Amino acid sequence: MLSQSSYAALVAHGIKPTVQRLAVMGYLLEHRCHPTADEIYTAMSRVLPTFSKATVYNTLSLLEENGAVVRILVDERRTCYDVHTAPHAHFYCHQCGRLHDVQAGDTLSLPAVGGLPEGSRVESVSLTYRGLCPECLARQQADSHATFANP
Amino acid sequence: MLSQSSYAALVAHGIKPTVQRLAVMGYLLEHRCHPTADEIYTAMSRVLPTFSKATVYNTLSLLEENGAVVRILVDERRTCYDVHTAPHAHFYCHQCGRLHDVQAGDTLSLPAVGGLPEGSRVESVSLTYRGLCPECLARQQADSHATFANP
DNA sequence: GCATAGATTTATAATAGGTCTAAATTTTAT
DNA sequence: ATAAAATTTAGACCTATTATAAATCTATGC
Repeated sequence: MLSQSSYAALVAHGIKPTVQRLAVMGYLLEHRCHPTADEIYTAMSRVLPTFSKATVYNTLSLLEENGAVVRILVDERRTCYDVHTAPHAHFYCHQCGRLHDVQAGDTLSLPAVGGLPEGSRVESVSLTYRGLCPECLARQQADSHATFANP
Repeated sequence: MLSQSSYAALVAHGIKPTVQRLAVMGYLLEHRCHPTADEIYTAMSRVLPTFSKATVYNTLSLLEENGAVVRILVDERRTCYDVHTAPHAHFYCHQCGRLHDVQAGDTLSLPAVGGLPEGSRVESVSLTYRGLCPECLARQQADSHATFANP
């Protein structure tokens, strides 16, 4: 059933389905919390130890070129991937590094604001919020109290 | 006069001005087209060959932590820096890699749209457009014509 | 069914951007 | 002038990603 939808996703984007591509797509469909190439590679290695890192990168590039996946450059430490390709924003916690989806209303479908280079072709828009997530914010406040208490 | 404003910029952000920091800040003030750490390092090496890569990275981190500079993660190949810290958007051409400033109107000062994690603290917002700049768009169209003419 | 060409995957080497460390130098305070 | 603290330096190191070339798989014509 899952492999079925991986299959559908690949075919829908004109990508020839191979075992490896189905596995990568399947992983992305099951793990929608923006995995990295390395997370995918590690997970796949457990299942089929002959999977190669190069294949993961090749496949992710292929998926991205064909619009089956979106690349997210938010965290300087990581490049993340998302099968959720409809326009949406992200909230990035620079403490724990987690990346949350955010509904962006129509902000992202706004016709490009003035100031874009004259005659350019806009292909995508990304909107990212950065800050501290509730958990890290709470932890930080707790820590600063503790520091006051035990200097 | 330029070193004067580098000086002012550092002091304004509570950063102790050293020769190296003044040089990095000076470079950023003169080159507002989003240089990378490596570009800064190369340029500085020419002037003072004992400048170290580590110093460039240390200095850029320091400047960023103190809000004197903004880090831009748009191009998977590069991390760029910008002294233009007031909220503004960017247009990134994925062909030539150039990064243009874009006036974003009040989009960026919008109170965060619904859907942000409850109780989180937003510290910054970034809005990026991707696509082809006028030059690359024209070149691409010219190329495809050429291909048609001489297969 | 088999040979062959083309596509895909694999393993590994190479590259590049960035970080870490420890020593050297400079600055600051006394 | 001296000692402590901060900063810079050089270079080793790390990690993510890309490149390369061989091996394997797939599809197709015979």
